Amino acid sequence: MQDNITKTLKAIADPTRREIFHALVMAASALSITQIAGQFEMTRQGVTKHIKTLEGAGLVKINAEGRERFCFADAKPLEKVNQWVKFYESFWDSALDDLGSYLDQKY
Amino acid sequence: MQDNITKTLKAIADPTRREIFHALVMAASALSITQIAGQFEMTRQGVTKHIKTLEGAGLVKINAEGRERFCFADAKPLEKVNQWVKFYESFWDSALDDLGSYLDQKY
DNA sequence: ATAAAAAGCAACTAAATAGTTGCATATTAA
DNA sequence: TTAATATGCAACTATTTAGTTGCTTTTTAT
Repeated sequence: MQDNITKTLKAIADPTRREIFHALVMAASALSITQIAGQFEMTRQGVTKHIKTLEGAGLVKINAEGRERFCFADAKPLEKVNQWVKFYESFWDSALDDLGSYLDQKY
Repeated sequence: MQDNITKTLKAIADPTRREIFHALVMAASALSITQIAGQFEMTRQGVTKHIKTLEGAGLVKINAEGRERFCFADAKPLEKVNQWVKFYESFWDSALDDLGSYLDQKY
């Protein structure tokens, strides 16, 4: 696909993938594909695709054990997202103020 | 589209839109569509589409003035993204440790 | 009054994405 | 050893997305 943060953002931009990720973070132990898929209404293959996307973004690690593949969440890639967002933190409440003062000054 | 945070994440998942947003945040004043488009290699209409997506996510506000439309960045929707990411902050360095201890215990 | 500039709208293409179905393979259990 | 379970792979469809071209409308400048 593309650079890391883009991959990460695309991965978490999908609600189903955020749910899968959340389930894995919260799980007491690693979950197999089938266990994860059981929590969703879509087919196992559909879930597998989402897991692959998450894995591609580094948000999920997989450990094969016999015929099963156990999935872990790895939140580390979110650190980059956090950094990206943090950069704009100081602008969170200023934009509309800017518009306000801009309009004040103009009219 | 969908719920707010999904819209926001989808908006910032595109590198071009992140660039546009960044340019607007950094700009000393509001920028017209043409001014923004001038900074990119794609057509003005292409840029317009991205701006509309950003606007739909609330990340850009537009103020019409004569034949021009001046664009502002509004970082506020990023607050929700920040909250979402922050929730997983405590897991940032634990995932691979978990895998490690899991493997230790297993083999 | 005419021309240039800023922008919108609509139709189109190409590529990516979400999801499906069907089948094959490997592992485990009876 | 036969059957069930867990998964992967491939092909396919439908939708969304990124981007284009061409044309129209509105506003400003000459």
